[in-house]
Amino acid sequence: MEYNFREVEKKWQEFWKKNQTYKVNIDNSKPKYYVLDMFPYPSGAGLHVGHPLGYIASDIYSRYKTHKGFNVLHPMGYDSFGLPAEQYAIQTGTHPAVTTEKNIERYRSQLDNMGFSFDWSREIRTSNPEYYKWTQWAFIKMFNSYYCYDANQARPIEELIDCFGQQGNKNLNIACSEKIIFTAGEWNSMSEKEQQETLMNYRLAYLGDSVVNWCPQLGTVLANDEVIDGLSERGGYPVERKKMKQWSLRITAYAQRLLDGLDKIDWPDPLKDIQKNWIGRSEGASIFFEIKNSDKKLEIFTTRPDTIFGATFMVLAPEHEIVAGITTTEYQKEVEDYVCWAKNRSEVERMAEKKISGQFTGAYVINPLTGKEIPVYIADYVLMGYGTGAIMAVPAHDSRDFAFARHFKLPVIQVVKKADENIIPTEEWAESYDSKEGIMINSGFIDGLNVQQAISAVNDKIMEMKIGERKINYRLRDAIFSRQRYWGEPIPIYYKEGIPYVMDEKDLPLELPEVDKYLPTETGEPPLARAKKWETKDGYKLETSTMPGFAGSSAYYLRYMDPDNNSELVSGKIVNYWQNVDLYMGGREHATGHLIYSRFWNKFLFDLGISLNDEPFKKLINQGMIQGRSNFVYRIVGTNKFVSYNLKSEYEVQELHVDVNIVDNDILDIESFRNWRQEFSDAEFILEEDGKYHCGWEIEKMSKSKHNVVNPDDLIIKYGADTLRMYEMFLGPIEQAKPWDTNGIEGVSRFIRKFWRLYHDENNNFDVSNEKASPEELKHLHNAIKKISDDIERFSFNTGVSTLMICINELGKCNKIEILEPLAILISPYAPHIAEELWSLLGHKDSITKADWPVYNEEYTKESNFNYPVSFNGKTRFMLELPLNFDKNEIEKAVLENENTKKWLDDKEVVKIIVVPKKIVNIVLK
RNA sequence: GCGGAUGUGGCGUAAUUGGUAGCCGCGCUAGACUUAGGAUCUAGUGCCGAGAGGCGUGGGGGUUCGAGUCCCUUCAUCCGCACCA
Repeated sequence: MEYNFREVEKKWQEFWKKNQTYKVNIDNSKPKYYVLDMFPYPSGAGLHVGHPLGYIASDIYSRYKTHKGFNVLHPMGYDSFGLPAEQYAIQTGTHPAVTTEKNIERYRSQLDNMGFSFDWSREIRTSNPEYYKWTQWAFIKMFNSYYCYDANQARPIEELIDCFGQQGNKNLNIACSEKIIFTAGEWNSMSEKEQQETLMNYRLAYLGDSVVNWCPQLGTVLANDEVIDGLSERGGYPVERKKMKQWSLRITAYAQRLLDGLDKIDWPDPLKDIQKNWIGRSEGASIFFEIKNSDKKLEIFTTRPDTIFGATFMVLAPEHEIVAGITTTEYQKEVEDYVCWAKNRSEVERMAEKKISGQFTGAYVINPLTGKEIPVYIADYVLMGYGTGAIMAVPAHDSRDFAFARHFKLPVIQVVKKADENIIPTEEWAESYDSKEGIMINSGFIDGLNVQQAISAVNDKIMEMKIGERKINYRLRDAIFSRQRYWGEPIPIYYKEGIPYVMDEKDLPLELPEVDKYLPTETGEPPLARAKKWETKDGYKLETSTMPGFAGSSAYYLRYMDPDNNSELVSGKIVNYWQNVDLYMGGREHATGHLIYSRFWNKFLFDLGISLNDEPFKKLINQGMIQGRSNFVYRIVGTNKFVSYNLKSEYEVQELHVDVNIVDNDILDIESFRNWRQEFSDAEFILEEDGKYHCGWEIEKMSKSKHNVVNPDDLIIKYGADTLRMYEMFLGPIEQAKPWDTNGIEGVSRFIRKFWRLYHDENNNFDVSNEKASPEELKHLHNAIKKISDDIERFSFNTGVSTLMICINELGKCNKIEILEPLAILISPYAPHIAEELWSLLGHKDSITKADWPVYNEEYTKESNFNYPVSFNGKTRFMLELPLNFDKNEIEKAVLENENTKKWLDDKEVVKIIVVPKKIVNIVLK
């Protein structure tokens, strides 16, 4: 009889549920620790083997921290708004809530099977009105806030209204969509509508015209991070750029804080780099150029003000508002044609063919430093959304400008040269010189300066001339917040005479209405417009778009602290105890989505005084993606004969995916294969010498169509949850992407059974001894305590599993209580069920989670003390006192003459002596 | 183009952070016990070589008594951003 994991796991899962073992409450006598997993979207496919990887790791860490005396908050919930349920609803008419409920049930049972220590009493679901009430509440707060750069925080909009009424907005340093200056008088004479429109320019949640990613197939707009290579992330449909009135969040106001905050948190560097890149800070200058024959000025942004003497033309984005105004009649038609052409080009087209195109407008500007006239072009390589949508082109020192100049045969003037190089005429250049190394030439008053000095000198000059200033630009864009979808949080906005107003907090939640169909209306309005009565109690029309996926997931970690609070997002007392997340576990794919948005959202709540920390997640670990490992069989073309992998070169074969679940260690289960599909029922096989059919394999994405999806439930049935947990950790470093490969799980399964046999006899009777443990046994145990503790602290769970295996191997059949008790605790983060069973067999009434982590005692593991040699990896190691400047050639003599070693070396033949530091000498014996 | 990561046996990996490269596991080989073995146990397993020995951490170079680890260079694979001025 062997370890019956089915019985044991069931028993303890029920025990944990019944006793609410993992429920936590505020406990001021203990330090807190908050471990959070990114909550899943409950999809119809259920969990595959890759999903729990992060959950297992965080569970190990939570259990470890609990043993270490921390009060650990480890909650779980569901990000239950989302597109798949809605699309399923469109196809079948099933309400997304029904689908979602069903999927959640399945997720829950899968998660329960793994033995996680979640406190389920705190479960949240983003689609639950009691939850999304607070998502809507935060939106209202954003609508009622503006961002003040002087205070560097969000402030109530009332403050701004007062200020406008008293002094206008001239001297305010605040975030806005568009710089429009007005006086107090002008403000006071505005109509209600005009005032509201003006305020939109400053609100942190605002309705504005923005160029958005519109996906016609999905019938909705998408955020930048939801568009990949010009296609929608979900579904892969083409996306167009379109100007639409949309709700947006002014995340750009927080750009610098989002950047600075990265230095304060313990996140993986690659992830920080992705965010830095996404925020994209660049320092430069904005400079105004006078337009010839016009009183208007053209503002450009450049990071290379030093090259202004080399500017030979200007380029505007085709959508630039000034274009129509400056175009001369002569070029009007060509310009209009070009603008029209550029507008209709899709993102995909633009990416596919980066063809040089552009059009002269007939207009000229005056270079403020040279006084020269410069022609103005429009071209789609200049983007309206960045900087001012206008550039000064310096073809000699910018590769894009260079390509444009060559294409349109425009002059190229060199203004920077490498210190010790001869000047080659620019006509002969094959490419531009973009480097910031060099000295200025052809540049008037900055000639001879290096680039850095020149940038500074030009900046000073334009300030002095009042034609520009130093400026910092960010690549980050405001987050589009409207989605033309049904299954999301309704936006708590109503319209009165066409003006949007925010709902009163008291009237939240604004619940999702019932609709007859989940499609947009015939007139193209979002699905919410189908609701019978979508209006406030006073009869005002409600906003019909809903919030995007990231809304509900942006502040959920705060809600877990106080999930049932009806009057606040989270109570001050409670957030004061739990603070913020100590460890956040989740995938890197959220770097430019959820992880930016929730940092922003938290900073906003921090400004309101709700969150007590500027950053929500102190430490973050990215678990690596689990890829699929597909298996193949090889059918001889035109037959139903299959040839084994190593013989396939002799035939003309067709490669077919085979279900990995009927393949074991790349050996095909022929019977199962015949039963797998009707068409294979009479398949024949050409086997290899060993009489087996070997399959080929390849690493691919885990997907149904490739038949490489491995379901954790199947593995749990076969091997048990503890084995699966340990095996997923054993697979490799947690942060590394790796293919799933079930080959090898046997080893872990063997280990679990071996562990069981340590304290059971042949008849499966519990068999432990009270005998004192030997020094050797204690040494193995204490080595394990030290190593496993270290490994967990540094999230090296794979080596942790190895250490446990080594320890069990070395203890052989030691069944002494003195060893088994601490061993059970050491193993419990990884394999909680078997550990709990052992703990109870040892006579403990309480759950093993209440046990203290064993204390490492150095005494037991001290190396030899010069007294006897220690065998290590089959070699013998001594410690010797050696003089600091010993002569290498003398070592052998020193070793052989040392009294301690001499008596051990008597009749043994020394093969090699190697000296390593710390006064250790390795002697290899024959 | 810019930014980042990785490269060690047949495979997944380890190496106390500059100190005996290959721990642990898979796979493989041989043996034991078995009616049987996809159970269990024992031994072996980096490569070349009969052996002594030699060679080995993607390639080349360097620093060092000593390099998988540090520096330079190069190749390969993967990921992020991408006409961002």
